[in-house]
Amino acid sequence: MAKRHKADERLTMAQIAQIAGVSVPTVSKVLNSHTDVAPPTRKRVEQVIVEYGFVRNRAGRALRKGKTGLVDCILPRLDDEYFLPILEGAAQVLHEAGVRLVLTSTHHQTEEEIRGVDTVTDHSTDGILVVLPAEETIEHLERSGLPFVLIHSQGGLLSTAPSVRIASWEGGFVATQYLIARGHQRIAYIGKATVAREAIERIAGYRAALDAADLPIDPQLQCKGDFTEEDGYKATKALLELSEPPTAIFAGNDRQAAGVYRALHELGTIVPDEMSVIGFDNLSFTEIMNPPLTTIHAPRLELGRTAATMLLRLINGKPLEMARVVLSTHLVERQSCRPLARLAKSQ
Amino acid sequence: MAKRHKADERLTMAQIAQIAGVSVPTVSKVLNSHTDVAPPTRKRVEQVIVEYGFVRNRAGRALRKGKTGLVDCILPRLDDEYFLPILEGAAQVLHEAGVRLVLTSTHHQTEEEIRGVDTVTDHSTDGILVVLPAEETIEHLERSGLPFVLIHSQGGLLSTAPSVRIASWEGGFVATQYLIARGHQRIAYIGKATVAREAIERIAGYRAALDAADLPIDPQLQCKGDFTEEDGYKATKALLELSEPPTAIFAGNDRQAAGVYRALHELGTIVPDEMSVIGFDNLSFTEIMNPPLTTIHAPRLELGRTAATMLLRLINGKPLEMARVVLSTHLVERQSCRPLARLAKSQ
DNA sequence: GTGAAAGCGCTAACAG
DNA sequence: CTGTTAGCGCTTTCAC
Repeated sequence: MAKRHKADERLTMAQIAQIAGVSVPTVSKVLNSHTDVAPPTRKRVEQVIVEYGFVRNRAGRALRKGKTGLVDCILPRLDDEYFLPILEGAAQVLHEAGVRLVLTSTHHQTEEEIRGVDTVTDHSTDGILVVLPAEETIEHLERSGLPFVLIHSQGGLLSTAPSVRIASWEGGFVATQYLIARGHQRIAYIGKATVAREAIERIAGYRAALDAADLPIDPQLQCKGDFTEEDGYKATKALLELSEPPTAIFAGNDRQAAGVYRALHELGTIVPDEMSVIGFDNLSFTEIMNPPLTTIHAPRLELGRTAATMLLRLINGKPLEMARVVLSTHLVERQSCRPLARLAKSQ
Repeated sequence: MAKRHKADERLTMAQIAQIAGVSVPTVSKVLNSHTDVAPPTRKRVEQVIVEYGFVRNRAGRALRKGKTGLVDCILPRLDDEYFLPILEGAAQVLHEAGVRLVLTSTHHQTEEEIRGVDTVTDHSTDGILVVLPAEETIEHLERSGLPFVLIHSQGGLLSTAPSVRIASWEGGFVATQYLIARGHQRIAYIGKATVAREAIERIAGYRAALDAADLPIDPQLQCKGDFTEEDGYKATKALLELSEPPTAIFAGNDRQAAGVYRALHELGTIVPDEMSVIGFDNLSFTEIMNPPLTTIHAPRLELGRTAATMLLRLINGKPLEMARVVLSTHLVERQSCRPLARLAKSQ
């Protein structure tokens, strides 16, 4: 077992070498599993290393090798469950590759984000993962020359920067189609008026599904929403005051769906008997909602994994098979939707 | 604006110095805002730095200064909302101090955790934050000589290692007391049989409150539970089959409370009219539960902030005012509890 | 198989 | 005020 040492007494390779009676390069070779070390020598060195609990200074290594073994991940915020699996996925892949993850939270401020990018560009890391980057941030990144991968990149249609996104359009389409297949014709959507690319795609998918089914697209049924619980709540209240309210609500995301539930509960409208509700994202709490929410699963773990994998390739100078990856969503059927025929209020 | 450069062409201070027609130390001084640089010189250097978009290599600096400006945070897992605010709090404080946060997830494996600690001990970071460390991990940490702070340390009563915890006992006591004050006498607790220190304290607080009110402590009302939704569900089912079921359930944590709700809903027992329920942690979804859950708020953000603040002091060689900090909890009253008098089933 | 020498990019000490 | 000198801890030739 390693001996105990004083707090600030950190051994260097030179000291290990001296104790083991060898030279510094030999210790280095042992540490890096080079083959050109005689077994007895290796043994002796290893023993000293273990005995003294030596761990090599990463800074020296980084300086020498020009790589830090660190990757930066810039997130808009940490207190949102949404980002967790992305982080987890990235961490998994990076961990397997022996790369460590440096976390930067920008608290939704572009300025902070750019500062983050600049801080990162000091080569304290070998590459960068950015979730929901602003347009400006992307420019900074491209200028930096560091490898990077964008997650949920907003805009940047022109840019050829490597990115991973979710097929929001498809998700919106599938959710709506699912409702249509169950006989719903008046389907509301909450979450209009956001600039985020994902949101725009989502509502486009909704409209396309209606259109494909030859259903009218009623502007009254498209509610504003910034993807918060409150927005879902308000929109639902408004929706139910319509002369001809919807029979189903596509909530845009799960948080809004929670608001929809709350409004519906207050109004005494029963889900799914009197109103079908479908969410988007598949956040963890949707399972324990009452009734459990049918929703579109956004593969966030894979988002993180894929982005990290791409970044690793970039860092190692390998080419990317695809620069702009789009990950598919799928519907998770639970108990918040019901065929229209059975709806109490309808017809 | 910075000119564009080839991807792998990173300027060094030497190059900047040459371009600006000064020596390397001068550039260093400018970068570090030293006062002993003539204004014109400074101006010229700064201009070159901006023009070429130079950012200094952190590894060189780290090597020279013996500090990396990085702090490691080891978490049992990333896919649990519980840990988010802790991380966020730590990130906030660290960010303010210009220190960056390196994330390590151990996936609940002690082995991984120790490996994590060892990896970290390579001085790639200046200090370590460990959430829910195993006993063994603490030993490794103490041996490493690196500054560290424990968050939610399990066990380690003997250890004097710096740590931050939540007053679980107090929380358990307050929750139970709250129920007692509302006339409840048969109060169940879910979450027995865990080794985690926090859990042991929590149930002790529960028992103490009962005891203080001269209420009997019925073993039947103390259910096993590992703090998952499923455990809350099962325990509740069992509880309601008792000849004399409880009138209130202290769910141990919010996740179990969610299970309690589910079981109760299945059985047609209405919260809070027929059963009062109280949680612990104050996770974000408790607000949108139906009815919103009354729970004990565990100050997780402050947990992270406090731990990070302590670690920073340690890193800078300053003494800690307190080595073992305990953060207070408080009750968040919502709508899942009701005075016993009004209970339909009771008496 | 081993070690001496060189140098990664940076900052601190000091001489001028 | 400025530049010279030295060296952080490590890895990489390249002699021996």
